[in-house]
Amino acid sequence: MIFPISKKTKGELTAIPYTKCYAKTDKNGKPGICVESHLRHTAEVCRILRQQLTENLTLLGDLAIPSASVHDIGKVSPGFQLKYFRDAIIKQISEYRDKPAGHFLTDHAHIGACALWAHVNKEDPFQCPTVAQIAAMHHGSVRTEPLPKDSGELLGGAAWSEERKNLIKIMETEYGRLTFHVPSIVQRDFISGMVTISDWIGSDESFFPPAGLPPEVNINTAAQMAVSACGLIKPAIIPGLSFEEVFEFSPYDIQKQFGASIMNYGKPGVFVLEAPMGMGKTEAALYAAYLLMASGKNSGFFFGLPTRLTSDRIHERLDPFLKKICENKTGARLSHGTAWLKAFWHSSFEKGGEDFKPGNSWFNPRKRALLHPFVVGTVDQALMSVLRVKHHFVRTFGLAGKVVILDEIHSYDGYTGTLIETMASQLTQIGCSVIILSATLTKKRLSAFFKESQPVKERENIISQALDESFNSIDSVPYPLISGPEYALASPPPKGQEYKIHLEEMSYFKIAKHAIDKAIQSQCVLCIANTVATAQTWFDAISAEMPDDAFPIGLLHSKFPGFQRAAIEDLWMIRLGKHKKDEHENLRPNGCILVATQVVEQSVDIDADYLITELAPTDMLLQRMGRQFRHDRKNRPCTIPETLILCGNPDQSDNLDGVLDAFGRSNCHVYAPWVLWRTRDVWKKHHTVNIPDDIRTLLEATYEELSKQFSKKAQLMDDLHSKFVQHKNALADKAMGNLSTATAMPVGEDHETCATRYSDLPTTQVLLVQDINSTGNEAQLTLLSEERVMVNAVRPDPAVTAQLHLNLISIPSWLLQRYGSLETPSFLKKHFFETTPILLWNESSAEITLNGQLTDFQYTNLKGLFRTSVPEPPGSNSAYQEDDSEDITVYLTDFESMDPFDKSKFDW
DNA sequence: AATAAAAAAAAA
Ligand SMILES: [Fe+3]
Ligand SMILES: [Fe+3]
Repeated sequence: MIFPISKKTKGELTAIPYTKCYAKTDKNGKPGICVESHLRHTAEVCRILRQQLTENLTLLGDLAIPSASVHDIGKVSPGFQLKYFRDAIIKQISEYRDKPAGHFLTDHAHIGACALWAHVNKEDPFQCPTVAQIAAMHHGSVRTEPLPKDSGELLGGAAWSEERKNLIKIMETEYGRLTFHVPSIVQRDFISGMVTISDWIGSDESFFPPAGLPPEVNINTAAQMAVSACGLIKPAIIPGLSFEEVFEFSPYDIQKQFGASIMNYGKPGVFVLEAPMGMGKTEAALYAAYLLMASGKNSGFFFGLPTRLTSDRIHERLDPFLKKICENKTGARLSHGTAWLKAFWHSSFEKGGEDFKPGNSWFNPRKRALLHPFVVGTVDQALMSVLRVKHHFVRTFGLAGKVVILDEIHSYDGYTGTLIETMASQLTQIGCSVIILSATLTKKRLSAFFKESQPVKERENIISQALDESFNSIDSVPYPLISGPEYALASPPPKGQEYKIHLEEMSYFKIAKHAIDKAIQSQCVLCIANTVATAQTWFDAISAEMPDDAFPIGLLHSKFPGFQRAAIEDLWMIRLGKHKKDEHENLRPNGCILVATQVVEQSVDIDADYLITELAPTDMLLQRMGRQFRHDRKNRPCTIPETLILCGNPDQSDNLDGVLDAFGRSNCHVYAPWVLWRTRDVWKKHHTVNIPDDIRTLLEATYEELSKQFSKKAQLMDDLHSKFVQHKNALADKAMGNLSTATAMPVGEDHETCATRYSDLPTTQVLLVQDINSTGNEAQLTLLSEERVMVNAVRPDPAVTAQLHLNLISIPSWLLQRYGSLETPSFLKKHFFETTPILLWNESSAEITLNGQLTDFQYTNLKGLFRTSVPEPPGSNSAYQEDDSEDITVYLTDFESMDPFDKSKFDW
């Protein structure tokens, strides 16, 4: 936007003295509190917040108080005053009668920045003082126009400039120098966040009434009460507890070492713990967090996980922990997109279950949740502190000084992974101890967590020095491993488990037969496909071939509505999950088959005997194999876990098409063909594998860059490799471009421009129902679970929203758009932010209607959502005829040849 | 042209 350059009017405008400038309207829209008082309230609140900071943040906190004292200086301006208090202004000075507010600049944040740049003394006149930047951004985002002159007409001329200057000088004498310069953007964001939070609290009329505080109350006391009522006073941690006292069991070596090594390092930093599951990484991290908090080095924690479900689970585990370490029974705050729905799933909440302390409700708005002393949530909540989104710096302030624990780091892709690495290094600048928990990482990814992406060689040296041995070969890097900024520590590995590996190509029919054979031999078989369509085809083939009711079989993937997926997961948790003592042990079936997609790679704690899996990158294969022999169990039907990896042979192909066909076109959309090929080459050499002993070797070998060779295969691989690298770099670049630091000007809402995850196949969520009775603005919906709910275009009903959320499925948008434009029916508008069309399901025919048209989707409770008009996935035509392996599976041929890593696909 | 799973949303 460009401002009109107004001609010089006859004389200078008369300014209203700053003492008569208002900051806020009261409930009736009348002028409320004046600017000067609001500034004092905000500064005093900031002073109280400053007392809550950990020691390493106090210097920055000292700068926030003067910043807060001038944040709304831009309200001393004709534009702002006329916009909100026109009548009162005209009463004071009639010359404003014919001046509309639009004649001036009205954005007080922008005006404030002009004034501060003009009136704050600085060494470098071309550098925008930090306070000015903070004033500019204090409402969440910054305008992109250049700052006009403070004494210019848009801001009311010299007289108004003088008023702002006077108020600035008064505040500066009272609250401290404004001349500081903070070069670190993260540290500036921290101060900004602290100012904005002070502003939010200082603007709360229940603490600071519009009529002003009663004379007997001093501002400092009111601020103290406000901060404490908001629940921002840091809870006292009970010192001196041993690991046993906190968790009621004795620690493994690694659990002792980890916390001790961090305490010994003594400074903020990134600390990585790589260990297999079952070694108690969570407790190791929590105990480290306890030590750091008890010593006062950090205050509070944030525990970040990849999914909402895993966050919920950790959240439940934290209550006993907090009860042990914290005197005043502060519960942990759950923070993710649908955390608020939990209130309607768990009735205990209504009775105040975790709402121990008053003030908890202050944290309800999502942006504030991170300010709570103890937070568990999706990483995404924390990542929004580094993304170019509105109010990102409020989250930065929320995380500052905390122990930030980030779990399951191995599970993120290049986009989110890059964001996490950046955030980790930034957090160390604002007093955080960052704890990274992961299964094995490649040396490259590990090194990336240390000072500006440490060279891999340097990290290797640290590891080898620490272990006092020479580490020339990747084999000898130990696992589990603790890595800190300048140190490394090995820990004795758990006893290894030998796996038998088969790498084969099979038709669907043979796969089904094979699985059935194993199940009949009493084995619990897990089949993991790379795509939903393949999983469904396997499921059909197995159902058709198996003897009636011989053993339980099931299918699990994400194309089920939430309630059904949860039901299937619960059922299989009873069958294959961990059982307490002898309870349920007899529920483990005597042979069974569960067919699934990647949903079981994580967080579903099932234990299989035999695994059949499509070829996937080594990291994923290892995750999938982690589902075998997972629990301690006697009486298994087999002595050793066996894994059958399904994969065609690309080695003889002399062109790209041949290679892609060998891996399966669909698989190449999910995983980069180069990685699949490397994985196959690495795994085909092994008939057995020892886990965890061989993990590092397998992983490093997969991603190792090979020396030049001149065979046809090497050349094809080389092409695929450069595409893989290009794609990886594109993801990283995309992430870097979305950082708040990428441009000086954060703009946009949280979800708009910058996402925490990247997807190149956009999806739309749909609500699946059996019946609708609608009058337009109101409707009665019959859900798949047979429940009936009333929905209404005007009345929100969180309990119903919670129910509806369990009936959603996400579907690629382009598949839905074939049936017309997608819209949320008006009666659902109060329930979903996102566009949410309705799919109408006919139970007896399984058919699905959208926008009144019959679609090619069908749904059943056993198979989930599937398409009927699509040619069945590769190999299915041979599913019911016995083939010799000579007649190899036919892969999709009706697509014209296309490169799955075609540049256009990632030319964002 | 077509692939898993996953997340996201009130201020002063
Ligand atoms: Fe403001
Ligand atoms: Fe304000």
